[in-house]
Amino acid sequence: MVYIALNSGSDRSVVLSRLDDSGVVTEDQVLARAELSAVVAQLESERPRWVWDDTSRWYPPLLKAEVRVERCVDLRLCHAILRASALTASSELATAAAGPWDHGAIEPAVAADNALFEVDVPIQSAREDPLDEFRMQRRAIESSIDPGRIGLLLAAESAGALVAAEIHYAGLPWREDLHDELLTRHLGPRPSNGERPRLLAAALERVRAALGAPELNVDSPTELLRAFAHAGIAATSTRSWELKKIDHPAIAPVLEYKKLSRLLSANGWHWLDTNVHDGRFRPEYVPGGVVTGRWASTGGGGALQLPKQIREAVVADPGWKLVVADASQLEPRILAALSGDLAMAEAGRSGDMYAAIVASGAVASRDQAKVAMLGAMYGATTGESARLMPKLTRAYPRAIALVEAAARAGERGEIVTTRLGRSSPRPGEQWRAAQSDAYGEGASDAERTRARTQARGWGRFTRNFVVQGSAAEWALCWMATLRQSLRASSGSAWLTRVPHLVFFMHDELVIHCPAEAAQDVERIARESAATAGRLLFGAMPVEFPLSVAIVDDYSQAK
DNA sequence: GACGGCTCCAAA
DNA sequence: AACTTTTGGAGCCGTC
Repeated sequence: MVYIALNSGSDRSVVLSRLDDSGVVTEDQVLARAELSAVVAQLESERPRWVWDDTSRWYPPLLKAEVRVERCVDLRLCHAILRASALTASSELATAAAGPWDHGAIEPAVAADNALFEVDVPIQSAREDPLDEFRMQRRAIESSIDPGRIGLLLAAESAGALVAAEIHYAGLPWREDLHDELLTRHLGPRPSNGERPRLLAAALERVRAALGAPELNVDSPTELLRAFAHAGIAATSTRSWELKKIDHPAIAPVLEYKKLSRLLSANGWHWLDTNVHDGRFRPEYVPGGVVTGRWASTGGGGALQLPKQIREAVVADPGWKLVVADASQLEPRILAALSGDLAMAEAGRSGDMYAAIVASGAVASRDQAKVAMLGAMYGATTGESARLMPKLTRAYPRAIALVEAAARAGERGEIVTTRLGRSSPRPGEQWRAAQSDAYGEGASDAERTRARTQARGWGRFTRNFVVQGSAAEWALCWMATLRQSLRASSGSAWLTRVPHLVFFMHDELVIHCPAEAAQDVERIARESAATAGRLLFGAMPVEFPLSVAIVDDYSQAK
């Protein structure tokens, strides 16, 4: 493997260092900043792994210069994993005191787009000594209990960072005119003066009339509850799902107002102005932004909460298609594979796992199967979900034992670890103090109860961590494989002229591609899902079927 | 006027 | 229909 590290030199230079497998420098080269993209493009033919402190600092300027890289080591992301992983717990990297690569020193992902206008690459390194850090990471991996697993995780995490930057660069095709039409249809025409749109104002007046409260501010939960009480409506909260249970003529207008108000404030004209430019919405993903390893999103776009309601504005360019691929029932399949529960794996070989669980006789209906599985993975304590747990435990003892063990570990304050080696954080100091206080002599019943509640809460977190985190690893492997496969099949044309990823949402990917390539892309997506399953679980007989839709607009997919 | 906590809702 | 997990953002409201 060829490694080439990039580091910001003094002033306006970049130091490029060739490294061997253990991080020993075999050759140094100092470049002017302006030369970097051309040199990277040329060296890319050697298929190196580019080693840099932070993909979100280095890669956007390269993409702007139309230079892609195949693979990298994102030292910041890898550090976070290695620091916490049970697989590298005894390494120097994990046992050293917190340094500049740990939390405190993390600066926000650079506002690369703004920086781009002035500079081609980062002027200052985020941290000292990327080469020292790289060597320390190599030692941690080599001395790991399972170098293959952790190595795969680090490669997938780094590939994910490349994907996130490429999606941001390419953007999701977005028809501003259709979005405006949709808003006008639901809310009325865009007001020019910051007034409430006409249909929203009308909904507000219907609420006020129905409750006999002409001055009511419906956006204030306190005021709304008071108005409900006046009108003889027994509501304890203003949540939509609570209100839906109440039969009263004022409820429908309230729900209507809330729906419209949400559309306006979350994805209205202001969102459109801020987040869509030149026909593209550019999601700002934060790889590794969630403790479990899922991505987070930031910047106001809300990429990972994109409502179904507005997806009709996501339209492929003329002559192009969107290939929408969704890993159906991902988390229960992950649980089956993780636990090696052969009975559950058998159900997981079916296209509809919940139906297969019913067919096996474990529960009576598909709804029950779904709610019971969710309960197992989240740690349900009440309701139908909790009542179904004994049935599920009888049918799938090994799978349930895995999540129960994860929950018990969390309750004891221990860490749990995903399939590829991402470990959960330890509970905070307050949690530990509450636990030990509860066992002390003078502990009150209230303290003991509180400690127990907190312990169960942390147990639900660790229970879910192993499943959600392993599912996130599957998604990373899927995405990385898909990206490589698309690259391999589409020659040397630039990213946005060939099939490319434009959106990701936990277990769903959207690829924008010329219409004639759509069938090939679908095949590649399915093959990549199968590859991801093998990467994580080897020969374990669980399948990860995709539902794939080839569509002109996103709302047509499911 | 800034800030933090709270409520509510969007996604998986 | 939710319960039970992880998130980000808008708006409200009390405090400084």
